[in-house]
Amino acid sequence: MSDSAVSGEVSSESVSDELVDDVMATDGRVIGRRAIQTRRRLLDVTASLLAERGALDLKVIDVAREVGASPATFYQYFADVEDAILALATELATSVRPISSMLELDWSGADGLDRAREFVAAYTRFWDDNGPVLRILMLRADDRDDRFRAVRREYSEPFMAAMVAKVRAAQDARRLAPQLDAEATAGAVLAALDRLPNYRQNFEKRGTSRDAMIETVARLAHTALTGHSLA
Amino acid sequence: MSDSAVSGEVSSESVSDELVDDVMATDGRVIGRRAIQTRRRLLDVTASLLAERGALDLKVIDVAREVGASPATFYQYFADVEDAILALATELATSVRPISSMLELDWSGADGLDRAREFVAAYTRFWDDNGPVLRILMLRADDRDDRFRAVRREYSEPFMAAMVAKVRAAQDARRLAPQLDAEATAGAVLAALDRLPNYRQNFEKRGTSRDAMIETVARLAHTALTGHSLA
DNA sequence: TGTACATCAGTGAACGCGCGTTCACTGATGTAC
DNA sequence: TGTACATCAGTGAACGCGCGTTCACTGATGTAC
Repeated sequence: MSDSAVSGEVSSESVSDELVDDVMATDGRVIGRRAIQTRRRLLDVTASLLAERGALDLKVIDVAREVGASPATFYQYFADVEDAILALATELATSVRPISSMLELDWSGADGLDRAREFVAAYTRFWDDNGPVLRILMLRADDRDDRFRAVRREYSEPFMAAMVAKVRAAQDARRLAPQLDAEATAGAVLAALDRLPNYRQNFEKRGTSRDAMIETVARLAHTALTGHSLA
Repeated sequence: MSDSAVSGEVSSESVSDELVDDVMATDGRVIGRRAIQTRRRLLDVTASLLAERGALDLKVIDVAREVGASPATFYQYFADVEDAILALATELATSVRPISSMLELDWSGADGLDRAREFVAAYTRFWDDNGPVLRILMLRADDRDDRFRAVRREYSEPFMAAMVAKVRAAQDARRLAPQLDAEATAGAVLAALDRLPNYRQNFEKRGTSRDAMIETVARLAHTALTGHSLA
């Protein structure tokens, strides 16, 4: 029984299969319909309490109470609160895929900026919807938690791969300098995308609207990944 | 007695004064030399334990033990662990100043890229030295803790102001499109600077060296803030 | 320079809360015939 | 279609740990004369 099975998810190598039926209890048994619903409600409440109060005081007891279940029920599905958050993060690594797929479109043509804009808007929206879980994912990964690191890698990988490809293509076309490291360039763009939504409220106080932010980041990303001018 | 006085720091409006002597105990008394030393050791140990174990299990008891003091001593200077971390973060807002000052140099000339590189290198080094505290600062601010938000604003403000000025100048010179929001552009550059150091280990595994990362970010920042080509 | 007193700084030991966690159990659902 | 049994799912109540926090106290330092 691998460590990650405790979280009720299959190992990271095969998460892509979306085997919702293979969800397990903490003792390793595969669970049925009713139990899957309970587990889902526990996850949903975990996510909403995370948004309400932050990760600091998120207690098993509160999650259970909110679901209307005994704390013992929680432990049937998760080893602890972190484990539940990890499961939520793993789900996001899957549900973000349609957005990373948007990067498969070519940005080097006339409508490149439009496509960049659509992408940035979609990604910003994803952060709006999932900020609390994403923030914990990033934090725990930064803090060297190997399980969260694996999930973050899985989450970021499609973005990185697609962006690296764009940079290499632009370098081949002599639009981007060879001194740029393709990985680092992609990382910088992703870093801005992952960090900026957290500054949103500050910006809005200063009069920078959400749309202005998206427009700006789209232009910057478009330039960083294709070499087109910012003028 | 304002809230922030508890942390042993003066209020954020006048932190710039560096009034190390005005440090107070939790009961509001101004404290003497010996006590200032004790407080410093408590802060230093807090920072090092933060680096070792992360914020999750940082206990007052451990900090005290490591300093060789009673837990009661800790409470003479800080309301709790968060309060000590806030004090550390406040110190960083001051000690980062020399780096934000580097942004006062003009980047639009021939040596602009060199200056960008020096700046990025210095800032990356600052993250190397203070990552654990900076990460908590960013996290708590993201989590809407008002005290940490105030410190983050104080920390970021000089960077933002200097970068915004660069963007505006480049816009006036028609090197950057007017559609770029100056604040958002500065924010995106700062976001990449603040986030990328956390990806470092991942990059190094993939063969992207520290220097390559600095070179790349410097070029991207230089372009975003001056409009010079990336080719 | 020495003594007496005031204030500063630090502490040991204990209390008690709050939560994590478990276990023996009950109730619900599924299935064989 | 009904009955008996097996397994799944959920629970109440309690234990106990670990830590935060405090208080009455001791020891250290400073100062007045």
